[in-house]
Amino acid sequence: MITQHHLAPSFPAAGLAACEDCALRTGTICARLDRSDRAALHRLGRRRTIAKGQTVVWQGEAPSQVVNVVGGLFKLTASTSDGREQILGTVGPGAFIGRIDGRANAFSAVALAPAEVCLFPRETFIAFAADHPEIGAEMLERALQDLDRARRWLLMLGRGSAIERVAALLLDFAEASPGQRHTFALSRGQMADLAGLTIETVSRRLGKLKRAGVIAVPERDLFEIRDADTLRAIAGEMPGNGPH
Amino acid sequence: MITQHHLAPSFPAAGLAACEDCALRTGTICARLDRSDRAALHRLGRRRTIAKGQTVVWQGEAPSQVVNVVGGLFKLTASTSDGREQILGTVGPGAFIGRIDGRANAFSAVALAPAEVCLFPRETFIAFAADHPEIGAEMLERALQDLDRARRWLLMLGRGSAIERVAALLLDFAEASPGQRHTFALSRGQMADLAGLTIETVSRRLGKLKRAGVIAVPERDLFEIRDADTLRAIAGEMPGNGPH
DNA sequence: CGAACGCTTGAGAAGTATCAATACAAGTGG
DNA sequence: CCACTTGTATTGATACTTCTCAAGCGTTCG
Repeated sequence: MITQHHLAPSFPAAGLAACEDCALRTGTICARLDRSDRAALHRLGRRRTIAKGQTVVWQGEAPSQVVNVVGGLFKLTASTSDGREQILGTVGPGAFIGRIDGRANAFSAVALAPAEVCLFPRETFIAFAADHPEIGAEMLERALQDLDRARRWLLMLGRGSAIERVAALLLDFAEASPGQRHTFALSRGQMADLAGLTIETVSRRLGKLKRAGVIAVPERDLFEIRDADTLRAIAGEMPGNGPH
Repeated sequence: MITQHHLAPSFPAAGLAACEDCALRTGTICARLDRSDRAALHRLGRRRTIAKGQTVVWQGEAPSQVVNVVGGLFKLTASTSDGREQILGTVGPGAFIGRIDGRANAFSAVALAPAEVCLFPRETFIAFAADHPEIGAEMLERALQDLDRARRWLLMLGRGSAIERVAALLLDFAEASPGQRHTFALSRGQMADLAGLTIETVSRRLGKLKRAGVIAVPERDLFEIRDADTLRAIAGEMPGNGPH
Protein backbone atom coordinates (compact mmCIF):
# COMPACT_ATOMS: atom_id res chain seq x y z
CA MET A 1 0.00 0.00 0.00
CA ILE A 2 0.97 3.59 0.19
CA THR A 3 2.47 3.71 3.62
CA GLN A 4 4.80 1.36 5.36
CA HIS A 5 4.04 1.08 8.99
CA HIS A 6 5.60 0.44 12.31
CA LEU A 7 6.65 -3.11 12.83
CA ALA A 8 6.74 -2.56 16.56
CA PRO A 9 6.13 0.44 18.77
CA SER A 10 9.49 0.27 20.53
CA PHE A 11 13.07 -0.09 19.41
CA PRO A 12 16.26 -1.05 21.14
CA ALA A 13 18.08 1.73 22.90
CA ALA A 14 20.70 3.48 20.81
CA GLY A 15 24.12 2.12 21.62
CA LEU A 16 27.12 0.34 20.28
CA ALA A 17 25.52 -3.07 20.45
CA ALA A 18 22.30 -1.84 18.92
CA CYS A 19 22.91 -3.54 15.58
CA GLU A 20 22.77 -6.96 17.10
CA ASP A 21 19.34 -6.34 18.49
CA CYS A 22 18.12 -4.38 15.52
CA ALA A 23 19.37 -6.73 12.87
CA LEU A 24 17.02 -9.38 14.13
CA ARG A 25 14.32 -7.53 12.39
CA THR A 26 13.41 -8.67 8.96
CA GLY A 27 13.44 -6.25 6.13
CA THR A 28 16.43 -4.13 7.00
CA ILE A 29 19.30 -3.57 4.63
CA CYS A 30 21.51 -5.38 7.09
CA ALA A 31 19.26 -8.43 7.28
CA ARG A 32 21.23 -10.40 4.74
CA LEU A 33 24.63 -9.71 6.25
CA ASP A 34 26.34 -12.13 8.60
CA ARG A 35 27.44 -11.10 12.04
CA SER A 36 30.94 -9.93 11.21
CA ASP A 37 29.86 -7.93 8.16
CA ARG A 38 27.13 -6.33 10.17
CA ALA A 39 29.65 -5.31 12.77
CA ALA A 40 31.83 -3.82 10.05
CA LEU A 41 28.92 -1.87 8.66
CA HIS A 42 28.00 -0.73 12.11
CA ARG A 43 31.42 0.86 12.54
CA LEU A 44 30.87 2.95 9.40
CA GLY A 45 27.67 4.59 10.53
CA ARG A 46 26.11 6.12 13.54
CA ARG A 47 22.76 5.75 15.15
CA ARG A 48 20.57 8.74 15.84
CA THR A 49 17.21 9.54 17.27
CA ILE A 50 15.14 11.89 15.16
CA ALA A 51 12.53 14.12 16.74
CA LYS A 52 9.09 14.51 15.25
CA GLY A 53 9.15 17.16 12.55
CA GLN A 54 12.87 16.97 11.98
CA THR A 55 14.13 16.64 8.40
CA VAL A 56 16.80 14.08 7.53
CA VAL A 57 16.97 14.58 3.77
CA TRP A 58 16.44 17.83 1.91
CA GLN A 59 14.88 18.23 -1.50
CA GLY A 60 17.36 19.68 -3.99
CA GLU A 61 20.46 18.83 -2.03
CA ALA A 62 22.98 16.23 -3.05
CA PRO A 63 23.05 13.92 -0.07
CA SER A 64 26.31 13.50 1.78
CA GLN A 65 24.86 10.67 3.77
CA VAL A 66 22.34 7.91 3.35
CA VAL A 67 19.72 6.93 5.90
CA ASN A 68 18.55 3.54 7.01
CA VAL A 69 15.30 3.78 8.92
CA VAL A 70 15.18 1.58 12.01
CA GLY A 71 11.97 2.76 13.58
CA GLY A 72 9.36 5.46 13.32
CA LEU A 73 7.62 6.96 10.33
CA PHE A 74 8.83 9.43 7.72
CA LYS A 75 7.00 11.32 5.02
CA LEU A 76 8.65 11.93 1.68
CA THR A 77 7.56 15.29 0.36
CA ALA A 78 8.22 17.40 -2.69
CA SER A 79 7.19 20.98 -3.31
CA THR A 80 6.44 22.86 -6.46
CA SER A 81 8.18 26.16 -7.08
CA ASP A 82 5.16 28.05 -5.82
CA GLY A 83 5.10 26.22 -2.54
CA ARG A 84 2.37 23.65 -2.92
CA GLU A 85 3.44 20.51 -1.12
CA GLN A 86 2.78 16.95 -2.16
CA ILE A 87 3.57 13.96 0.00
CA LEU A 88 5.05 11.30 -2.26
CA GLY A 89 4.61 8.58 0.28
CA THR A 90 5.57 7.52 3.74
CA VAL A 91 8.22 5.05 4.78
CA GLY A 92 8.80 3.13 7.96
CA PRO A 93 11.26 0.67 9.48
CA GLY A 94 13.55 -0.97 6.99
CA ALA A 95 13.36 1.82 4.46
CA PHE A 96 16.49 3.15 2.86
CA ILE A 97 16.55 6.86 2.03
CA GLY A 98 19.14 8.59 -0.09
CA ARG A 99 20.48 8.44 -3.58
CA ILE A 100 23.49 6.35 -4.32
CA ASP A 101 24.35 8.30 -7.42
CA GLY A 102 25.50 11.86 -6.87
CA ARG A 103 22.31 13.57 -7.98
CA ALA A 104 20.19 15.86 -5.86
CA ASN A 105 17.36 14.40 -3.83
CA ALA A 106 13.99 14.65 -5.47
CA PHE A 107 12.26 14.96 -2.12
CA SER A 108 12.64 15.78 1.53
CA ALA A 109 12.19 13.24 4.29
CA VAL A 110 10.57 14.46 7.49
CA ALA A 111 9.86 12.45 10.62
CA LEU A 112 6.15 12.15 11.37
CA ALA A 113 6.86 10.46 14.65
CA PRO A 114 9.93 10.09 16.83
CA ALA A 115 12.25 7.93 14.78
CA GLU A 116 15.42 5.94 14.99
CA VAL A 117 17.84 5.84 12.08
CA CYS A 118 21.30 4.74 11.08
CA LEU A 119 23.28 7.32 9.13
CA PHE A 120 26.15 6.42 6.82
CA PRO A 121 28.44 8.71 4.84
CA ARG A 122 27.41 8.20 1.24
CA GLU A 123 30.82 7.36 -0.20
CA THR A 124 31.62 4.99 2.60
CA PHE A 125 28.35 3.17 2.23
CA ILE A 126 28.79 2.81 -1.53
CA ALA A 127 32.24 1.35 -1.05
CA PHE A 128 30.89 -1.12 1.49
CA ALA A 129 27.97 -2.08 -0.75
CA ALA A 130 30.37 -2.71 -3.62
CA ASP A 131 32.04 -5.39 -1.53
CA HIS A 132 28.74 -6.86 -0.37
CA PRO A 133 26.40 -7.72 -3.24
CA GLU A 134 23.72 -8.83 -0.78
CA ILE A 135 23.12 -5.20 0.03
CA GLY A 136 22.61 -4.39 -3.62
CA ALA A 137 20.10 -7.20 -3.96
CA GLU A 138 18.19 -6.02 -0.91
CA MET A 139 18.17 -2.47 -2.18
CA LEU A 140 16.93 -3.58 -5.58
CA GLU A 141 14.06 -5.43 -3.99
CA ARG A 142 13.15 -2.38 -1.93
CA ALA A 143 13.41 -0.07 -4.92
CA LEU A 144 11.06 -2.26 -6.94
CA GLN A 145 8.58 -2.37 -4.08
CA ASP A 146 8.71 1.40 -3.72
CA LEU A 147 8.24 1.75 -7.45
CA ASP A 148 5.14 -0.40 -7.27
CA ARG A 149 3.67 1.62 -4.45
CA ALA A 150 4.45 4.86 -6.25
CA ARG A 151 2.76 3.62 -9.40
CA ARG A 152 -0.31 2.46 -7.52
CA TRP A 153 -0.62 5.88 -5.98
CA LEU A 154 -0.07 7.40 -9.41
CA LEU A 155 -3.16 5.59 -10.59
CA MET A 156 -5.06 6.89 -7.58
CA LEU A 157 -4.01 10.50 -8.08
CA GLY A 158 -4.56 10.37 -11.80
CA ARG A 159 -7.94 8.70 -11.90
CA GLY A 160 -9.39 8.64 -8.41
CA SER A 161 -11.99 11.04 -7.02
CA ALA A 162 -11.58 12.66 -3.63
CA ILE A 163 -13.69 10.09 -1.82
CA GLU A 164 -11.84 7.20 -3.43
CA ARG A 165 -8.56 8.64 -2.22
CA VAL A 166 -9.80 9.20 1.31
CA ALA A 167 -11.25 5.70 1.45
CA ALA A 168 -7.95 4.26 0.28
CA LEU A 169 -6.13 6.14 3.02
CA LEU A 170 -8.50 4.81 5.65
CA LEU A 171 -8.00 1.25 4.47
CA ASP A 172 -4.29 1.89 4.55
CA PHE A 173 -4.42 3.13 8.14
CA ALA A 174 -6.63 0.25 9.14
CA GLU A 175 -4.24 -2.28 7.66
CA ALA A 176 -1.53 -0.91 9.91
CA SER A 177 -3.39 -1.32 13.19
CA PRO A 178 -5.27 -4.56 13.71
CA GLY A 179 -8.43 -4.51 15.72
CA GLN A 180 -11.61 -2.52 15.67
CA ARG A 181 -10.45 0.99 16.42
CA HIS A 182 -7.81 2.61 14.27
CA THR A 183 -5.88 5.83 14.62
CA PHE A 184 -5.28 8.38 11.91
CA ALA A 185 -1.53 8.04 11.33
CA LEU A 186 -1.59 11.43 9.65
CA SER A 187 -3.25 14.74 10.44
CA ARG A 188 -5.98 16.00 8.13
CA GLY A 189 -3.50 18.34 6.49
CA GLN A 190 -1.04 15.53 5.91
CA MET A 191 -3.77 13.32 4.52
CA ALA A 192 -4.64 16.15 2.17
CA ASP A 193 -1.02 16.54 1.05
CA LEU A 194 -0.77 12.82 0.45
CA ALA A 195 -4.03 12.56 -1.45
CA GLY A 196 -3.48 15.72 -3.48
CA LEU A 197 -6.52 17.40 -1.92
CA THR A 198 -7.23 20.26 0.47
CA ILE A 199 -7.86 19.93 4.17
CA GLU A 200 -11.45 20.97 3.72
CA THR A 201 -12.16 18.34 1.09
CA VAL A 202 -10.65 15.61 3.25
CA SER A 203 -12.76 16.74 6.19
CA ARG A 204 -15.91 16.87 4.11
CA ARG A 205 -15.40 13.42 2.60
CA LEU A 206 -14.74 11.98 6.05
CA GLY A 207 -17.98 13.57 7.17
CA LYS A 208 -19.79 12.02 4.25
CA LEU A 209 -18.45 8.56 5.07
CA LYS A 210 -19.42 9.13 8.68
CA ARG A 211 -22.98 10.18 7.84
CA ALA A 212 -23.30 7.21 5.47
CA GLY A 213 -22.44 4.92 8.38
CA VAL A 214 -19.39 3.51 6.65
CA ILE A 215 -17.10 4.70 9.39
CA ALA A 216 -17.43 6.16 12.86
CA VAL A 217 -15.14 8.77 14.38
CA PRO A 218 -15.52 8.65 18.18
CA GLU A 219 -12.52 10.95 18.67
CA ARG A 220 -10.70 13.29 16.42
CA ASP A 221 -7.85 10.94 15.68
CA LEU A 222 -9.67 7.63 16.04
CA PHE A 223 -11.97 5.88 13.64
CA GLU A 224 -13.82 2.63 13.27
CA ILE A 225 -14.78 0.89 10.08
CA ARG A 226 -18.46 0.00 10.22
CA ASP A 227 -18.97 -1.22 6.69
CA ALA A 228 -15.72 -2.58 5.33
CA ASP A 229 -17.22 -3.86 2.09
CA THR A 230 -18.64 -0.50 1.15
CA LEU A 231 -15.41 1.21 2.07
CA ARG A 232 -13.44 -1.15 -0.11
CA ALA A 233 -15.91 -0.68 -2.92
CA ILE A 234 -15.53 3.07 -2.67
CA ALA A 235 -11.75 2.86 -2.64
CA GLY A 236 -12.03 0.76 -5.75
CA GLU A 237 -10.24 -2.51 -6.07
CA MET A 238 -7.04 -1.11 -7.38
CA PRO A 239 -4.80 -3.75 -8.89
CA GLY A 240 -2.72 -5.34 -6.20
CA ASN A 241 -4.74 -3.77 -3.44
CA GLY A 242 -5.70 -7.14 -2.11
CA PRO A 243 -3.68 -9.03 0.47
CA HIS A 244 -0.11 -9.10 -0.78
CA MET B 1 11.59 13.41 -17.28
CA ILE B 2 8.48 11.37 -17.63
CA THR B 3 9.24 9.58 -20.84
CA GLN B 4 12.38 7.91 -22.00
CA HIS B 5 12.89 8.38 -25.68
CA HIS B 6 14.45 6.77 -28.67
CA LEU B 7 18.19 6.83 -28.61
CA ALA B 8 18.27 6.26 -32.34
CA PRO B 9 15.55 5.78 -34.92
CA SER B 10 16.88 2.47 -36.25
CA PHE B 11 18.08 -0.74 -34.68
CA PRO B 12 20.16 -3.62 -35.90
CA ALA B 13 18.29 -6.35 -37.71
CA ALA B 14 17.10 -9.16 -35.49
CA GLY B 15 19.42 -12.09 -35.70
CA LEU B 16 21.73 -14.31 -33.79
CA ALA B 17 24.60 -11.83 -33.89
CA ALA B 18 22.33 -8.96 -32.91
CA CYS B 19 23.70 -8.72 -29.37
CA GLU B 20 27.10 -7.72 -30.56
CA ASP B 21 25.69 -4.76 -32.43
CA CYS B 22 23.08 -3.94 -29.83
CA ALA B 23 25.33 -4.17 -26.82
CA LEU B 24 27.37 -1.30 -28.09
CA ARG B 25 24.60 0.90 -26.93
CA THR B 26 24.92 2.44 -23.54
CA GLY B 27 22.24 1.96 -21.00
CA THR B 28 21.21 -1.61 -21.69
CA ILE B 29 21.21 -4.27 -19.02
CA CYS B 30 23.89 -6.06 -20.99
CA ALA B 31 26.14 -3.02 -21.18
CA ARG B 32 28.25 -4.02 -18.23
CA LEU B 33 28.80 -7.60 -19.32
CA ASP B 34 31.88 -8.72 -21.20
CA ARG B 35 31.68 -10.41 -24.54
CA SER B 36 31.48 -14.00 -23.38
CA ASP B 37 28.88 -13.29 -20.70
CA ARG B 38 26.84 -11.39 -23.21
CA ALA B 39 26.95 -14.35 -25.54
CA ALA B 40 25.82 -16.59 -22.69
CA LEU B 41 22.94 -14.29 -21.88
CA HIS B 42 22.06 -14.11 -25.54
CA ARG B 43 21.62 -17.87 -25.67
CA LEU B 44 19.06 -17.68 -22.85
CA GLY B 45 16.70 -15.25 -24.53
CA ARG B 46 15.22 -14.52 -27.86
CA ARG B 47 14.80 -11.37 -29.84
CA ARG B 48 11.41 -10.28 -31.08
CA THR B 49 9.85 -7.47 -33.01
CA ILE B 50 6.73 -6.04 -31.45
CA ALA B 51 4.06 -4.41 -33.55
CA LYS B 52 2.48 -1.12 -32.56
CA GLY B 53 -0.37 -1.74 -30.15
CA GLN B 54 0.82 -5.17 -29.08
CA THR B 55 1.03 -5.94 -25.36
CA VAL B 56 4.11 -7.60 -23.90
CA VAL B 57 3.19 -7.54 -20.20
CA TRP B 58 -0.30 -7.87 -18.75
CA GLN B 59 -1.59 -6.20 -15.61
CA GLY B 60 -2.56 -8.77 -13.00
CA GLU B 61 -0.57 -11.63 -14.44
CA ALA B 62 2.50 -13.12 -12.86
CA PRO B 63 5.08 -12.74 -15.57
CA SER B 64 6.70 -15.87 -16.96
CA GLN B 65 9.23 -13.82 -18.82
CA VAL B 66 11.04 -10.55 -18.47
CA VAL B 67 11.54 -8.01 -21.21
CA ASN B 68 14.57 -5.95 -22.14
CA VAL B 69 13.63 -3.13 -24.47
CA VAL B 70 16.09 -2.63 -27.30
CA GLY B 71 14.25 -0.09 -29.39
CA GLY B 72 10.89 1.56 -29.76
CA LEU B 73 8.55 3.01 -27.17
CA PHE B 74 6.20 1.37 -24.69
CA LYS B 75 3.52 2.76 -22.42
CA LEU B 76 2.97 1.33 -18.97
CA THR B 77 -0.72 1.46 -18.11
CA ALA B 78 -2.91 0.48 -15.23
CA SER B 79 -6.68 0.39 -15.07
CA THR B 80 -9.11 0.79 -12.24
CA SER B 81 -11.78 -1.83 -11.75
CA ASP B 82 -14.32 0.32 -13.57
CA GLY B 83 -12.18 0.70 -16.62
CA ARG B 84 -10.57 4.10 -16.26
CA GLU B 85 -7.06 3.88 -17.64
CA GLN B 86 -4.00 5.71 -16.39
CA ILE B 87 -0.66 5.67 -18.16
CA LEU B 88 1.99 5.29 -15.47
CA GLY B 89 4.79 6.31 -17.77
CA THR B 90 6.53 5.39 -20.97
CA VAL B 91 9.79 3.54 -21.42
CA GLY B 92 12.20 3.31 -24.30
CA PRO B 93 15.47 1.62 -25.23
CA GLY B 94 17.37 0.16 -22.31
CA ALA B 95 14.32 -0.28 -20.12
CA PHE B 96 13.76 -3.50 -18.27
CA ILE B 97 10.16 -4.62 -17.80
CA GLY B 98 9.00 -7.40 -15.55
CA ARG B 99 9.07 -8.31 -11.90
CA ILE B 100 11.83 -10.45 -10.60
CA ASP B 101 9.83 -11.55 -7.60
CA GLY B 102 6.89 -13.79 -8.36
CA ARG B 103 4.17 -11.19 -7.82
CA ALA B 104 1.67 -10.10 -10.42
CA ASN B 105 2.48 -7.16 -12.63
CA ALA B 106 1.02 -3.89 -11.49
CA PHE B 107 0.66 -2.65 -15.04
CA SER B 108 0.49 -3.62 -18.67
CA ALA B 109 3.12 -2.67 -21.22
CA VAL B 110 1.91 -1.81 -24.71
CA ALA B 111 4.05 -0.81 -27.68
CA LEU B 112 3.32 2.73 -28.87
CA ALA B 113 5.57 2.26 -31.86
CA PRO B 114 7.12 -0.73 -33.58
CA ALA B 115 9.58 -2.05 -31.04
CA GLU B 116 12.42 -4.47 -30.66
CA VAL B 117 12.83 -6.46 -27.45
CA CYS B 118 14.77 -9.32 -25.91
CA LEU B 119 12.67 -11.81 -23.98
CA PHE B 120 14.04 -14.02 -21.24
CA PRO B 121 12.27 -16.70 -19.21
CA ARG B 122 11.97 -15.23 -15.75
CA GLU B 123 13.60 -18.06 -13.80
CA THR B 124 16.44 -18.37 -16.23
CA PHE B 125 17.16 -14.67 -16.11
CA ILE B 126 17.11 -14.62 -12.33
CA ALA B 127 19.58 -17.48 -12.19
CA PHE B 128 21.86 -15.70 -14.63
CA ALA B 129 21.61 -12.42 -12.73
CA ALA B 130 22.54 -14.21 -9.51
CA ASP B 131 25.86 -15.18 -11.09
CA HIS B 132 26.45 -11.72 -12.52
CA PRO B 133 26.18 -8.95 -9.93
CA GLU B 134 26.77 -6.30 -12.60
CA ILE B 135 23.27 -6.94 -13.82
CA GLY B 136 21.85 -6.34 -10.37
CA ALA B 137 23.73 -3.08 -10.09
CA GLU B 138 22.46 -1.92 -13.46
CA MET B 139 18.91 -2.90 -12.56
CA LEU B 140 19.14 -1.04 -9.26
CA GLU B 141 20.26 2.10 -11.02
CA ARG B 142 17.37 1.83 -13.46
CA ALA B 143 14.86 1.14 -10.71
CA LEU B 144 15.97 4.23 -8.80
CA GLN B 145 15.71 6.35 -11.93
CA ASP B 146 12.25 5.01 -12.63
CA LEU B 147 11.29 5.72 -9.04
CA ASP B 148 12.42 9.29 -9.41
CA ARG B 149 10.45 9.79 -12.56
CA ALA B 150 7.38 8.22 -11.02
CA ARG B 151 7.63 10.51 -7.99
CA ARG B 152 8.06 13.58 -10.14
CA TRP B 153 4.96 12.65 -12.03
CA LEU B 154 3.22 11.99 -8.73
CA LEU B 155 3.85 15.59 -7.78
CA MET B 156 2.45 16.71 -11.09
CA LEU B 157 -0.72 14.62 -10.83
CA GLY B 158 -1.27 15.56 -7.21
CA ARG B 159 -0.70 19.26 -7.37
CA GLY B 160 -0.61 20.33 -11.00
CA SER B 161 -3.51 21.93 -12.89
CA ALA B 162 -4.46 20.73 -16.35
CA ILE B 163 -2.41 23.38 -18.11
CA GLU B 164 0.64 22.65 -16.00
CA ARG B 165 0.44 18.99 -16.94
CA VAL B 166 0.02 19.70 -20.62
CA ALA B 167 2.91 22.16 -20.59
CA ALA B 168 5.11 19.58 -18.88
CA LEU B 169 4.24 17.04 -21.55
CA LEU B 170 5.15 19.48 -24.30
CA LEU B 171 8.51 20.21 -22.71
CA ASP B 172 9.02 16.50 -22.41
CA PHE B 173 8.30 15.93 -26.08
CA ALA B 174 10.49 18.86 -27.05
CA GLU B 175 13.39 17.50 -25.04
CA ALA B 176 13.23 14.32 -27.07
CA SER B 177 13.49 15.94 -30.49
CA PRO B 178 16.07 18.68 -30.89
CA GLY B 179 15.40 21.52 -33.27
CA GLN B 180 12.54 23.91 -33.77
CA ARG B 181 9.66 21.68 -34.74
CA HIS B 182 8.62 18.82 -32.48
CA THR B 183 6.18 15.97 -32.96
CA PHE B 184 3.60 14.81 -30.47
CA ALA B 185 4.96 11.43 -29.44
CA LEU B 186 1.50 10.53 -28.13
CA SER B 187 -2.00 11.00 -29.45
CA ARG B 188 -4.32 13.38 -27.62
CA GLY B 189 -6.00 10.45 -25.97
CA GLN B 190 -2.70 9.03 -24.79
CA MET B 191 -1.62 12.42 -23.50
CA ALA B 192 -4.87 12.56 -21.58
CA ASP B 193 -4.30 9.11 -20.07
CA LEU B 194 -0.79 10.07 -19.08
CA ALA B 195 -1.76 13.41 -17.58
CA GLY B 196 -4.84 12.08 -15.82
CA LEU B 197 -7.15 14.29 -17.89
CA THR B 198 -9.74 13.85 -20.61
CA ILE B 199 -9.13 14.27 -24.33
CA GLU B 200 -11.25 17.37 -24.39
CA THR B 201 -9.33 19.08 -21.62
CA VAL B 202 -6.02 18.35 -23.32
CA SER B 203 -7.32 19.74 -26.56
CA ARG B 204 -8.68 22.84 -24.88
CA ARG B 205 -5.46 23.57 -23.00
CA LEU B 206 -3.45 23.14 -26.18
CA GLY B 207 -5.78 25.61 -27.84
CA LYS B 208 -5.25 28.03 -25.02
CA LEU B 209 -1.46 27.80 -25.27
CA LYS B 210 -1.80 28.25 -29.03
CA ARG B 211 -3.96 31.35 -28.72
CA ALA B 212 -1.59 32.78 -26.13
CA GLY B 213 1.25 32.46 -28.63
CA VAL B 214 3.24 30.14 -26.42
CA ILE B 215 3.20 27.36 -28.97
CA ALA B 216 2.20 26.96 -32.60
CA VAL B 217 0.64 23.86 -34.11
CA PRO B 218 1.17 23.99 -37.87
CA GLU B 219 -0.01 20.42 -38.31
CA ARG B 220 -2.03 18.11 -36.14
CA ASP B 221 0.91 16.20 -34.78
CA LEU B 222 3.57 18.90 -34.99
CA PHE B 223 4.21 21.81 -32.71
CA GLU B 224 6.69 24.61 -32.21
CA ILE B 225 7.59 26.31 -28.98
CA ARG B 226 7.35 30.06 -29.49
CA ASP B 227 7.86 31.22 -25.93
CA ALA B 228 9.93 28.67 -24.06
CA ASP B 229 10.26 30.76 -20.92
CA THR B 230 6.53 31.12 -20.51
CA LEU B 231 6.00 27.43 -21.22
CA ARG B 232 8.53 26.50 -18.58
CA ALA B 233 6.97 28.93 -16.16
CA ILE B 234 3.57 27.37 -16.73
CA ALA B 235 4.91 23.85 -16.29
CA GLY B 236 6.47 25.01 -13.05
CA GLU B 237 10.06 24.30 -12.28
CA MET B 238 9.56 20.92 -10.74
CA PRO B 239 12.55 19.71 -8.78
CA GLY B 240 15.01 18.07 -11.07
CA ASN B 241 13.25 19.25 -14.17
CA GLY B 242 16.31 21.03 -15.36
CA PRO B 243 18.93 19.47 -17.58
CA HIS B 244 20.10 16.25 -15.99
C1' DC C 1 -18.78 8.95 -51.83
C1' DG C 2 -19.47 7.43 -47.21
C1' DA C 3 -17.71 5.45 -43.03
C1' DA C 4 -14.44 5.57 -39.47
C1' DC C 5 -11.35 7.89 -36.77
C1' DG C 6 -9.11 11.53 -34.29
C1' DC C 7 -9.47 16.23 -33.04
C1' DT C 8 -11.84 20.46 -31.84
C1' DT C 9 -15.46 23.20 -29.84
C1' DG C 10 -19.68 24.18 -27.07
C1' DA C 11 -23.03 24.09 -23.07
C1' DG C 12 -24.22 22.40 -18.84
C1' DA C 13 -23.27 19.46 -14.74
C1' DA C 14 -20.37 17.86 -11.20
C1' DG C 15 -16.56 18.12 -8.28
C1' DT C 16 -13.08 20.56 -5.89
C1' DA C 17 -10.74 24.77 -4.32
C1' DT C 18 -11.01 29.05 -2.11
C1' DC C 19 -12.37 32.26 1.26
C1' DA C 20 -14.40 32.89 5.61
C1' DA C 21 -16.49 31.85 9.99
C1' DT C 22 -16.80 28.90 13.87
C1' DA C 23 -15.67 25.26 17.16
C1' DC C 24 -12.62 22.87 20.01
C1' DA C 25 -8.48 21.42 22.63
C1' DA C 26 -4.09 22.39 24.44
C1' DG C 27 -0.94 25.45 26.05
C1' DT C 28 0.80 29.88 28.08
C1' DG C 29 1.16 33.54 31.15
C1' DG C 30 -1.05 36.74 34.21
C1' DC D 1 -8.04 29.80 37.88
C1' DC D 2 -9.03 32.42 33.96
C1' DA D 3 -8.24 35.04 29.67
C1' DC D 4 -5.67 34.58 25.68
C1' DT D 5 -3.26 32.63 22.01
C1' DT D 6 -2.33 28.89 18.84
C1' DG D 7 -3.13 24.96 16.11
C1' DT D 8 -6.33 21.89 14.12
C1' DA D 9 -10.82 20.47 12.46
C1' DT D 10 -15.38 21.34 10.83
C1' DT D 11 -18.89 23.74 8.16
C1' DG D 12 -20.86 27.09 4.84
C1' DA D 13 -21.10 30.02 0.54
C1' DT D 14 -19.19 30.90 -3.69
C1' DA D 15 -16.09 30.68 -7.67
C1' DC D 16 -13.49 28.04 -10.58
C1' DT D 17 -11.81 23.98 -13.01
C1' DT D 18 -12.60 19.90 -15.16
C1' DC D 19 -15.78 16.31 -16.75
C1' DT D 20 -19.64 14.78 -19.42
C1' DC D 21 -22.49 14.76 -23.21
C1' DA D 22 -23.12 16.37 -27.77
C1' DA D 23 -22.21 18.24 -32.18
C1' DG D 24 -19.18 19.49 -35.96
C1' DC D 25 -14.88 19.33 -38.66
C1' DG D 26 -11.01 17.36 -41.30
C1' DT D 27 -8.46 13.35 -42.88
C1' DT D 28 -7.87 8.77 -44.30
C1' DC D 29 -9.32 4.70 -46.32
C1' DG D 30 -12.28 1.35 -48.25
